[in-house]
Amino acid sequence: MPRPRPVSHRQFVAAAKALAHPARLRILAMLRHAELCVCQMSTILQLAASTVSGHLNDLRRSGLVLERKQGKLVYYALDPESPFAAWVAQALDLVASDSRIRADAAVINRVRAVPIPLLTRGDLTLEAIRKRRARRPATSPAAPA
Amino acid sequence: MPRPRPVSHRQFVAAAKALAHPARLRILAMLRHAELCVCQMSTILQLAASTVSGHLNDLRRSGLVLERKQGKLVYYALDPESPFAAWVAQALDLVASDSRIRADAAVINRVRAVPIPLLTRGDLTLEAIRKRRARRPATSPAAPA
DNA sequence: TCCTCATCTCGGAATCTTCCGAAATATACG
DNA sequence: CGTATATTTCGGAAGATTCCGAGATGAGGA
Repeated sequence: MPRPRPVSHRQFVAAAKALAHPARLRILAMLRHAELCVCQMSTILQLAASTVSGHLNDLRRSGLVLERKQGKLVYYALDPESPFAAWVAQALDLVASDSRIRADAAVINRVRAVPIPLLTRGDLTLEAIRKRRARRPATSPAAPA
Repeated sequence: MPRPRPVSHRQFVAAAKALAHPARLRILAMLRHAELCVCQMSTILQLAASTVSGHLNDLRRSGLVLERKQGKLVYYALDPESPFAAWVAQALDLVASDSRIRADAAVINRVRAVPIPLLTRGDLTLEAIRKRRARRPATSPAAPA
């Protein structure tokens, strides 16, 4: 177990601010399960892509996540080298049983199975999902045949 | 070592917000060394008592500190039973080597040696201290004879 | 090249935070 | 009881945060 590097109290305050918002906390909790791109998180959080992008910028600037560009997509992941990695992990353990956090985790694999173009077409707003479910009792949101 | 209790993500965000401010972080770091009253922290932080009282209210409502009234004074201490206690301790370890945090720790015992009435009379602003030091080369700020 | 699409940046509105001083509260002490 | 003092609460000003949509950017694909 690597001893955590010391940080300035300014750096620390920035990191704590990053954790101190429901959307950013949910993002970090999701990234524990899988690397995700902006549009996937935007779908799960039900927030505009520009909003999610802003949150991810905060998380990156405070040293909590890393980005990896792949074609048009930008994938984000927890930074295991961050001086805050162990502290963030402990935080995520504390909230792991929260219902919202668990619900997000349960949805991640389903969303990852959806082709990206479908995610950004408003097909996955809550209303759209409910409508489809009313018509087709199929469980999987992927593979629209 | 007691297993930390799970908390809701709302409770957690409140606790993270509490850590996410320089003054509140410094307060928590000071309380690791000693129980302190509002006017002592107000002196060290160089902030109005009403401001410090507000920060302490935040810390108390998010479950990080306890208060103990003793006469006119209200002493605050870290809550060792808080579900966040271990997480906060880890945070304070991360910033323990920060210069501001160390400077605060170095001043605590001196301030505790000063009688309370002297603290709230503006005798301990930075300028007042420098003036006294120029006149009297004595090291102790207490016992004004 | 031209178009599409995922992401980012910018501008602005609504809300929240932070700080102080003044007034209110609470506890001692004469 | 009246005064003194430590703390809290209130009001308001200054600044920060959060969110979205419109437009800019950049990587592919037709």
